[in-house]
Amino acid sequence: MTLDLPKGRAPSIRDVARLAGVSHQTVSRVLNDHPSIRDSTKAKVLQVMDDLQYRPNRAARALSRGRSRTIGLLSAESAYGPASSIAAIQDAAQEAGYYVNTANLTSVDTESIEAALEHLMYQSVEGIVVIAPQVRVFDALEQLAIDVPFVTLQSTGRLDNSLSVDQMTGARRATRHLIDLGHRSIYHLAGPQDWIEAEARMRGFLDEMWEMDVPTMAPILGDWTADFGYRAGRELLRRRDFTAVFASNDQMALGFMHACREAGLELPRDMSIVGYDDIPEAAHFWPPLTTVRQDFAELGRRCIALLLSNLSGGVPMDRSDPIIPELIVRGSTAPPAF
Amino acid sequence: MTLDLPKGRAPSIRDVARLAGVSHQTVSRVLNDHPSIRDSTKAKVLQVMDDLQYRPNRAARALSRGRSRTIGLLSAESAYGPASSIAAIQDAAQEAGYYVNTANLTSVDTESIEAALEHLMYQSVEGIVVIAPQVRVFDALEQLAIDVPFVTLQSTGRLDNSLSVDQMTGARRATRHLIDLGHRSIYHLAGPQDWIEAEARMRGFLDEMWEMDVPTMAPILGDWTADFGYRAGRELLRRRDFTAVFASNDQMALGFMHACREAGLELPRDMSIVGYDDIPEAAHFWPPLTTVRQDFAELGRRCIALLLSNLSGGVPMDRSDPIIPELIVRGSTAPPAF
DNA sequence: GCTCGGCATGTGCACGGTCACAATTGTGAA
DNA sequence: TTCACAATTGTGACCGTGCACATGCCGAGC
Repeated sequence: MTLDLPKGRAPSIRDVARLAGVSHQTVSRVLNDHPSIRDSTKAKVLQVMDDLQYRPNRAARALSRGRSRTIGLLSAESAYGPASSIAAIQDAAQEAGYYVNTANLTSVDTESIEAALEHLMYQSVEGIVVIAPQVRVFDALEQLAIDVPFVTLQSTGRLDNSLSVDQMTGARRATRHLIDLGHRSIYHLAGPQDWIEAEARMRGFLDEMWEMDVPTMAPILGDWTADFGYRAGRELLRRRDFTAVFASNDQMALGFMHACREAGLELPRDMSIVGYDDIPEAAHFWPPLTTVRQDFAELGRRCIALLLSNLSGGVPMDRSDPIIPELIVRGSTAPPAF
Repeated sequence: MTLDLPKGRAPSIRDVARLAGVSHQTVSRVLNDHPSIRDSTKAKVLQVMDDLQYRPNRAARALSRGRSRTIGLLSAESAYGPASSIAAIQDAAQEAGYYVNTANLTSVDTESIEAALEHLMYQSVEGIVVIAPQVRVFDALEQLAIDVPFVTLQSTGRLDNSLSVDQMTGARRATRHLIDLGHRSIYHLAGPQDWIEAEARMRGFLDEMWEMDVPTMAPILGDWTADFGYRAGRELLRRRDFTAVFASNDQMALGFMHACREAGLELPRDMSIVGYDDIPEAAHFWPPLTTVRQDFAELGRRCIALLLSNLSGGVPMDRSDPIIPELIVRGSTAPPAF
């Protein structure tokens, strides 16, 4: 059988239909797994599709269905968090049949956020996942009068919803670990406060300190980078009135360790340090970093699950058990040396 | 003037046209900056667009133009390279009016690569940027009989084209640095050999060693991860027949440093280490890592520029001056102690 | 006055799918 | 045989935009 090749352009549903001797609608039904199609017909159509190397045209689909099946990912290119969380989000979305379009923030000011959101909206994304200073993103969304469901990596749909990852508990465990070792003067290197998870970790730290009746020092507000951890360390270490630090992510912890060694401290004898995230490198810091591990894959999956449940309309997801982060004790913590 | 609101759905160019008292085609011309439109008409249309919060429908555009304006990014979620290179690619694409769709590889086997490519092709991407084992990706592309222009992060369109970043020179500089310090037994922790840049770095290492007449030891083929660097270190350090290591990325260097300290070596006295990439954390390793810095932003821009020039058909890009990576000397290298 | 050409705008259709609905075929019971 | 009804397939319109082409307008040159 000679095939009537469609000239230059990619084969369409009608080309397939013609060659298979059916209507274009039947081909469409095969594509969408419509139940009532005779097996023989289906097989014939599939055969032709294969012969023609047919691929459905996404734009046409999106146009006629009125749905783009695309999710926007708004991400601050800061050194924040391990890339694996982003990967997990993409994988989860892909598995659910969605595509992910990413917009990066060159800086985290409001203007840049608005530009990135605009870019996403122009792609008709159905929902947005935010890995960025959430509070400002909320503002920008309102500013732009955009109404798209969105979720942030660690929190649920709307600001006041409960967190699906228990950042507070993670932070409390880290803090408790230091207190149990005997530390009584502990600094907290926090993340930027318009990141919801940074704020949650800080609250966890403060709550635990309060409950354990340990006097609290004001947290240092950082920017997630190792550089900041280093600079903060140099500053803090002028007065050695503390014996431990809980950093809100591993990068800041690394920078802080750097400052410690430059100041001649021996770790962990002279200073205990706990990080957060357990990035793959953390186990190879010197000393290996005690930190709080999050299941980023699970995180990404739930993040997408939540967004999709928002998308599909009603049913608020059963946000079952929150993910409880796990404390990984390594070599960077020890009892204080007196 | 009362506006006839379009009922439920988003406003289309016809809605805009009706309210502005022009034809839909005129609106389309405004959208596409057509030269011959009276200023007053244009202003009127823009006004209505603003009132209606009109946004062009991407799917319809893609359909009618036959172009998706989307680039696929195929990325191995390995710990490879700094996230900033990905960000740079996305920024550059965005600036050029393209959208970026990312597909992650869950593993780097051929099957997974094919699945990811399929996913990208279903989005009708016009081109693909590859940050993954390029050789296998080539295979998969052929296997799938897909013909889309693509570029890899560090190399140009087709396998035998010249590299736009001179990985060889970067590697040679790193190697030369160690030789100049007096090292004569140097190991190389290479990246997976189906990554073009890993192979180029290895070649740079071998060439420099050869030219400087230093006896060469067989490179160790790694997987970019810190864990691998650590394991390789434990293995290598059983026989202490070398005084320096050049790792093909910073993560492996970090892992190797970890192994060194566990073996009781003092750095850099007993062992010199050079990395590659200069990730933001490298300056805070202990000791701070001597490494090779690449301009990732420039890299991303060129990468996209090259892809776009491939897309627009003929003109092969003038691949002007290749980016020459820069050696950043920090504390992890020193003359060998005899 | 008339033709010509360039600017500004309008008309109708194509793009490749999906949807609503109609038409046809097949099946079993009356 | 005939009819009701389900299963299967076909028909035509429609989604929102851009393209090719047609049209109307206006001033220049004869």
